[in-house]
Amino acid sequence: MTLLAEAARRIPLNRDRVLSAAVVLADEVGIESLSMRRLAQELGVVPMALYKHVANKEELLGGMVDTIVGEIGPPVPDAPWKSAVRLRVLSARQVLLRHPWARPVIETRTNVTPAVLGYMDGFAGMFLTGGFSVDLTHHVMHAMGSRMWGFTQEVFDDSAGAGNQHAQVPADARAAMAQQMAENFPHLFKIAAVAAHEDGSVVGNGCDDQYEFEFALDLLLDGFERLHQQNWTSGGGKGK
Amino acid sequence: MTLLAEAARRIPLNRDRVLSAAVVLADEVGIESLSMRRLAQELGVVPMALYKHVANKEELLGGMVDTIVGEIGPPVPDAPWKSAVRLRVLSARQVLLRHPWARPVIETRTNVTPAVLGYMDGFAGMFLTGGFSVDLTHHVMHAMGSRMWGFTQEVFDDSAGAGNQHAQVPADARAAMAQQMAENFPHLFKIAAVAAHEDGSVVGNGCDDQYEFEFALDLLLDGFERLHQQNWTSGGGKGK
DNA sequence: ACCTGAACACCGTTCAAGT
DNA sequence: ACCTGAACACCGTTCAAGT
Repeated sequence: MTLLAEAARRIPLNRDRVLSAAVVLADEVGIESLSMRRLAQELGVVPMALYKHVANKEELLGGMVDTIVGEIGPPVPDAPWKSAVRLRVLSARQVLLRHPWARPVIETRTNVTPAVLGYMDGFAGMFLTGGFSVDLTHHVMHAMGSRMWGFTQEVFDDSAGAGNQHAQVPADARAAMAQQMAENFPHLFKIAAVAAHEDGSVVGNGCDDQYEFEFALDLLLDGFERLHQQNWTSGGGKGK
Repeated sequence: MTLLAEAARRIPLNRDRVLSAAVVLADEVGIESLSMRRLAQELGVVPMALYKHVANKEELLGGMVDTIVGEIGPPVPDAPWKSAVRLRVLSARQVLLRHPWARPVIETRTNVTPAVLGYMDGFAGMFLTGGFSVDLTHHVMHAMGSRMWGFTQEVFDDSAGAGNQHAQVPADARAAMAQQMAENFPHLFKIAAVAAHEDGSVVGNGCDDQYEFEFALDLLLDGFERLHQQNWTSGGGKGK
């Protein structure tokens, strides 16, 4: 690591090198461990050197998002709006899955960069060229929300949750937990039980994230399609 | 403030007092300024005293979420599932609007507490008692995502965005910005223009957050209803 | 003019010394 | 046994002193 840092030291720092190093570091150690100081160390540079290429940490995070937005492929041309949107969302999802830190960062971003605006503009463009009214496109963009980036706000968070502990927890304790669950949260228990059964395994959460994502995505897209065909307008309920 | 802290000093600290003080503090100064040290100071107590009632900051945040989950009213009894869900979401939304810090905290929470599980269980219960299959309820819960808590993941983030700056930016600079926007992000520009027109004002972002939220919510609920009436099942695409 | 070490004003949390 | 001051190992960022 010090050798690599030493070698990297020779070629001069620039914004791109800072940003891609930050992306790699966040991929490796997680966003909570990404600090200016640690990033500088990884680049074989004094912390203050970073501030020549990035105003502060906020701007660093914004630049990191820009970097991975660049990884999302361009929209497929000449496709009907529905499949165009679907493909673009799913390709964004692939990128976001490669960079798990991006979800919380995008969610908390406050200054939208041109690259992000460009992605959103292209997104709106797919609906507009698909014949959607500007009005409907507006609301549809809001309804997409974070799903535009290929992620859902998971409230269960199966990844870090009970699933991982299962391996270590002894069987009898697990049974006790299950009974507690059944007593206190009967509805969730039912759902979990059926999901686990469908999954064919006893351990694990029984949720196929990709399936859940596409379920919700298609539900929305079908809804959009229906409104579009009905020439829906926002009517008088809105504004003053 | 010191007087108040002095007075509060007498009555002994307990978990509830710590948690509600944290909620009030986060409401006032924002979540990014909520530190263990500052919270202790506000309570007229040495920082280490907090650790008697809360294991660490993570647990503090979890407890804060529990506190405001308690502010969400109980589900209305004997209502059809659709309006029951709708009302509960909108009442959760009112609570979350009072505590803006809660959104990012809920989003990044990793250990789900019993109170949160209880809320989710009640939520699932509305669909199940409404006649939904366990299978459909499962996927519907995922599709709800953070909308269960009454918030959407906004990607625009109008609140802190360009809207607030408008007041200070001179008219000619604003016109230049608008032209830049029209050139670089034509689709977004169209949407913003129509929204501003509907809003009846030139400044402002022209987005009625409540309208946007309900638009997406109703789109989902209508989709759920349709699937339910069709006796939808997840079929063979899922699991192995 | 550029670079950078030391310093500032914070964090969350541990731990040993006090009562 | 309980409480707490000092300390530890960090932060992001400012700023003045060095080249």
